[in-house]
Amino acid sequence: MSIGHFMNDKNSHQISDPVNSPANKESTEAEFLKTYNIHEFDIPLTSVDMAIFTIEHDALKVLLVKRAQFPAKGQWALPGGFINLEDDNTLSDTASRKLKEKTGVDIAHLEQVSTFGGLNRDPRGWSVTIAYMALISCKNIVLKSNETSEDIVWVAIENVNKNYKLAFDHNTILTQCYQRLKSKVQYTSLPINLLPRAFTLSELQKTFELILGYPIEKKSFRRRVLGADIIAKTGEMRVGSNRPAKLYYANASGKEHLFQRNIEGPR
Amino acid sequence: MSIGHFMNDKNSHQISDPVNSPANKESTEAEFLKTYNIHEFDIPLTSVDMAIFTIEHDALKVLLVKRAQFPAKGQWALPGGFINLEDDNTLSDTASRKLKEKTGVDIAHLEQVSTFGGLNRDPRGWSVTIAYMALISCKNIVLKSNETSEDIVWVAIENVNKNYKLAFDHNTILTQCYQRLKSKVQYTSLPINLLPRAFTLSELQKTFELILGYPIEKKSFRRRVLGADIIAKTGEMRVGSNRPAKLYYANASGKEHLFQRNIEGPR
DNA sequence: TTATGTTAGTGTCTGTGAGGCACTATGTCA
DNA sequence: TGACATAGTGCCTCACAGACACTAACATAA
Repeated sequence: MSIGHFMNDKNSHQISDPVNSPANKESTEAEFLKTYNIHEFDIPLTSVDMAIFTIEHDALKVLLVKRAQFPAKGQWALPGGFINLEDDNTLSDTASRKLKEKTGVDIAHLEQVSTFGGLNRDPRGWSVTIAYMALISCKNIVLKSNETSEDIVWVAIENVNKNYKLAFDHNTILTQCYQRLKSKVQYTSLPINLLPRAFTLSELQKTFELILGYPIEKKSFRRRVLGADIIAKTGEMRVGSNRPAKLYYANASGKEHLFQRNIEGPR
Repeated sequence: MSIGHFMNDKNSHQISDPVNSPANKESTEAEFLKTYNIHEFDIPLTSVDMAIFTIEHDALKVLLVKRAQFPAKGQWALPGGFINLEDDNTLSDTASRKLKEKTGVDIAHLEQVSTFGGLNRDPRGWSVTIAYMALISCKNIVLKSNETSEDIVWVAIENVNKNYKLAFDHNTILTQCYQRLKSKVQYTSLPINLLPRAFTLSELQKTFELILGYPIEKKSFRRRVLGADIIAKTGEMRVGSNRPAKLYYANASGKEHLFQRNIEGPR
């Protein structure tokens, strides 16, 4: 951790001795770049992992895959993979590509949560993974296994720890994504993205309650949502064995509206 | 972006043909790891950059360095650098090492903000940078140039765009860090970390106002801060040319207390 | 046809903490 | 000793949260 140490050849990505270095002729950026070779340096392995959430059968679920390849072959993990340096222009390209590969979904709420890096999180060595969280409706979704995953399933969030031991530090990653989701329920309209296009207010409230972990007062919830100009009536009704309910859809601002105050919960 | 494409040798980090591959004997993870060589793969260059904020002379300032080496030699940028795979155990180790190198500070509020990655953000090719934000008191700080920076200065946030053209995508990074700070002022006690250990309530309010960009009502502010069990009296007073003010210090929870409601601003 | 149950949706109360503003308190300095 | 400046308080309104009893509209069973 000394200041001198960080200038060794393998880490500085710079010429440490401007006089004796064979590359001391580099006086322009173009020349510097000509002799620069990334493969000469010790850099971490960098990947993208994601927690894809949905609501199914009145439960918050996350997508898990069973790894078909080394390392951690046969273990359950969050879907993810490496950046394709040719096809991906940004990190979110990588994330949405992964999402599409597993679920076929290409429009969804996709949010970068946090980046994890360290020496011991992957047996291949120092590695970095950028964690994303996706919220999708599971309606009409077909999960796709491929070369990298021999199995793929929706798992209720409270069953993950009980029945699935996740590879690498994916439990930590999932926990942080879940935390982000839980904290955002309190002050945004984000969970709307977990539902299909048309939904009733009761369904929306149920979704909020599932994530929050406690019941919300119906009147407060409706006042809050209806007063925010984030949803509009489709004009249709959901008919069941009771009084039919108005159907709504989220308008543009509804995808992530910020409320001025938090949901406070029961007194 | 096709599914097939991502399995090419250089990006999958896996053996694409389990039959004909020279490594098809890999039946255990240990064997897989023995033949795994990170330098064979196309992976992005990965670094850490940071926006170090402080309050000086009634202004919010950020630390900028003038780059002494290629690429972007001679240009202003956020301090940052590469992960030292030997000495850094996690990403935040890298961040705190950088903070210490430049400012000598080793305890501060340090927070990961966002990760930026793409093909075009660095002339060396596909690169990823993990952006951190640090909040420190500039009291008794000595800025240190070194091999990588020929100059290092505090710049008032509103002067950055006016007088400094930042290298790479550092303007975007700085903007996001600043946004994060601005949004956190509304519902946390975070700005407390920008002040020295002892401060008056007026100084704290001034700090909040500088970041928010508008004045806060004195009574509201004091009620909010005093009601939250986040600060305590030192017992000393700040004497000036007026009525002396009580000095306070932040207790543990004061470093990042979450308020239930946002500061709302003038009506 | 009517009673009952269930879910949809409303009226209206209290409570909390925000903003506003006039007030008092306590120091320095001319 | 009085003007001033900044510290700190008392008390008002307002917005929006929670609570809860109420009404509305359907299916179904008696």
